[in-house]
Amino acid sequence: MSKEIGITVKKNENFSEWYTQIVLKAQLADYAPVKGLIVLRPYGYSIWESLKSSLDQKLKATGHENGFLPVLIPESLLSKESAHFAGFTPEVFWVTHSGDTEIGDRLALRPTSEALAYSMYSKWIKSWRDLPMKINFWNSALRAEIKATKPFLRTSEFLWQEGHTVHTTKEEAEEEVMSILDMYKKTVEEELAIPVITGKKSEKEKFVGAVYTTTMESIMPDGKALQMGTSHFLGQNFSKPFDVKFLDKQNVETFAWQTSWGVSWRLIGALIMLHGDDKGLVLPPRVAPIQVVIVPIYYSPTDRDAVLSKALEIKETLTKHNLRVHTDARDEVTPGYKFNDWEMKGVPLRIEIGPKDLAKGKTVLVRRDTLKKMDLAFENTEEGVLSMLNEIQQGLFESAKNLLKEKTKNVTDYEEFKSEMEKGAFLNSPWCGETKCEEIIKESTGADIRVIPFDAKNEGSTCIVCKNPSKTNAIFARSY
RNA sequence: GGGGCCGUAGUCUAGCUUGGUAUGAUACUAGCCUGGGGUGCUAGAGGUCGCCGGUUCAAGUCCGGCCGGCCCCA
Repeated sequence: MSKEIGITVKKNENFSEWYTQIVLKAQLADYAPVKGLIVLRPYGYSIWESLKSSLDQKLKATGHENGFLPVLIPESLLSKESAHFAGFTPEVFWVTHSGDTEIGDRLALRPTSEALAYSMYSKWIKSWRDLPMKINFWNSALRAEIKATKPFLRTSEFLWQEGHTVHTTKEEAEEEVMSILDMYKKTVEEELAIPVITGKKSEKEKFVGAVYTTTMESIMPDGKALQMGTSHFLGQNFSKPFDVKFLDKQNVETFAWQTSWGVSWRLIGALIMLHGDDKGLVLPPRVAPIQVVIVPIYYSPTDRDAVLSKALEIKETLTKHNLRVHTDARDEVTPGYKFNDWEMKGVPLRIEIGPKDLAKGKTVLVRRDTLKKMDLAFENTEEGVLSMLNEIQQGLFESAKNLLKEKTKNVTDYEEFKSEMEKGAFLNSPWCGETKCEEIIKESTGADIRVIPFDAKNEGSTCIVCKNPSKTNAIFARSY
């Protein structure tokens, strides 16, 4: 009778609906009054905070500093780099009035901050001694989504970080691009338990204005690709229009070499899709707002006191290990209700403790990923919980890796390519390097080049489309 | 980009064809009962029927526009 409380559709029957229900019912986010905008609720924001803190530490450890940029950018400034402007303008929100007065140079709500950041950088940078400049900005960006909005995956405003660095040499800038991508990969794989394929974007898919874009891509259970983060080598494409230059050691005025990079709350979307199941969210312990929930079970007031005091004792023990533990002492709902509730919210471990357990000197430990129960003696609580959390983190990563392996296929025949693409997959196929062939594939299958892996082979075969000699293999897929 | 569907209490929903200010469940509050997987009883409180306009004596219901949401296909 309480079927409506939980997730009412199965993940493999209606994936899209399943996803929407999890976002709303696990209280990660809710819809704002404006189309395409969402409100992040505390439970969802807490996941973002975990991710943010992990990445922020790594950035600071590698010499990056945080700053803050305003949200409004004058059109005259945004349009200075023409390809960049042309690429973003269809989805820019414009502020045209202040009060009743029309603004002559209308203001863009930042779709990304290259233009603004670099106009500032040109003021701050005079000498080679000012470099490298490595500033990161935790903020939000706005890009109007007309249709097909989806919480976390496609929203008109999203939380992200955007890093903008300036270097004296091309080599140093390119090193930065790679080191950031590695940092992203490490964070996503270790914290979110999501394996990614790293490589370059094709010319067609690269960031508008960049020399090249590196990316990490992952596959979702429905076979569609999700871009998890990008790191761009901008060369001198922005330093020239925005006048970011310095006097080098030989007293020669030189345009700087730049990079920009970002990851967004899209990662939360990936997390939901990859690890969740028919009962709801499944969170990797590293980013779970609550890692262990204790559900006390009791019949009488006497039992209640005894059970609760033991529950608090366990909580204190675990908190000492910096674990995030919650005791669910609500009297108004039954234990069964609590079990389902916390499973929907994806808490990795549950400890059940009742009078029977007290008598036997143990608790019941239930893991969210497998739903398996085991007895855990009081004296083994700490090591049992710690090792189980570790096991869950590893287990989730392993099963996500298996999914990626399962859905990645080597295909050299175009007919096979088309039929495999219908099923949803990462297709590793030879490509001649021409945009025209990408366009043909996009037209006939809806897929594009997600990534040209760094370790891509070129087996001397022929392009999947035009049959001309291939330049490299690339990963093709449909995407979010 | 194309096509369907939907909006009534916190949530889910009946009523709409054949106009007369609204049904039930759940959640909520109080008191009981119960408690190892969403299970009970009694009472109470909870509503601009998405918004704006039109038709009408009368609109949740009919008509138009707008806003918002979902799903499917590319």
